[in-house]
Amino acid sequence: MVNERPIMAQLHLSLPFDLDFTLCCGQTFRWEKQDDWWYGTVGENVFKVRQNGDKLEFENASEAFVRRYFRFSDDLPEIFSQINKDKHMVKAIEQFKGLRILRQDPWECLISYICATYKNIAAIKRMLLHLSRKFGKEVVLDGYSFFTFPTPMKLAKATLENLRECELGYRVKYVSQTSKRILRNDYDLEHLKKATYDHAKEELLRFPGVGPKVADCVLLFSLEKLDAFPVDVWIRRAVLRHYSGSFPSEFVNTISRHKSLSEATYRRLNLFGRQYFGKYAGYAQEYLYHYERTQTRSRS
DNA sequence: CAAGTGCCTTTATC
DNA sequence: AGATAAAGGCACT
Repeated sequence: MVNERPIMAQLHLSLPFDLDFTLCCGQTFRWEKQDDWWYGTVGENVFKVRQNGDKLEFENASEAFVRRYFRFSDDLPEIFSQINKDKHMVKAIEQFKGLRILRQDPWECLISYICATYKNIAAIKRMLLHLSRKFGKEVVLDGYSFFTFPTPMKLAKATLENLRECELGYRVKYVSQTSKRILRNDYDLEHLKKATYDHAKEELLRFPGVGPKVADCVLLFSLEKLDAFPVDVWIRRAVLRHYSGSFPSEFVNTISRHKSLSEATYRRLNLFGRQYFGKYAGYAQEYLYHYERTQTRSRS
């Protein structure tokens, strides 16, 4: 790994892909744009990408890695044809066509979404940047410094005080306990890729700080469960605005009345998404999420 | 400009 | 079961 020259290459995109949508849609938190390149650390490596129409240029990563990370084997047109069940989804797809779900590292994804509870995206990014700077390893590309995501060992050994300095707040104990559990049992999150959705979700729910929403995000973004359908405040809003007809009015009233979702309510909305949109419900969720956020923003 | 609200929720407690 | 409160701290209004 000494003085190895970065590999510069490009690949031709035959299916829809939009790099900016994909990296800015809130599924991942540690990509940075410098000049017109996106820089990201994945695993031990930092690499950069930029899109030029139907060309994707990248440096310091193999083509196989890039294809895998951006899930280029996902047949987006086929996925669209499965999830465009109504005019809302048609609009969402029209607007954000090319947004892809990434294949993230399960460990980083787990900790990231434990941190993400009850925070906005900007704050989540800051927390994870702090964590990486403090507990990760520095890697340099083009003179810019980046940091790998901390290992379970690093976070398990960190004091609560050190973690607190990363603006984690009450999440400190969840991150610490989850890291310790992973380390102690030498727990391999990867094996959940082979498990069923239900089994993998059950397993994830046993980690401190992981509820149904966090579990669904980890399943969708890192464990190959494209049928996972995370329900957050935006999805709840989207359901209220566009899909309230699919539920009894008393249920709709209950959702609007309460600020947060009960477990039963979560289950119901989650089930709706998975049944209504089918095996690519996760893609539907991402498009809906992004659509709802931009709709609401431009309205105010 | 202060104070209130909201944030890709989970957990503890009643 | 089902409701409710508490838990950082920052940005936005």
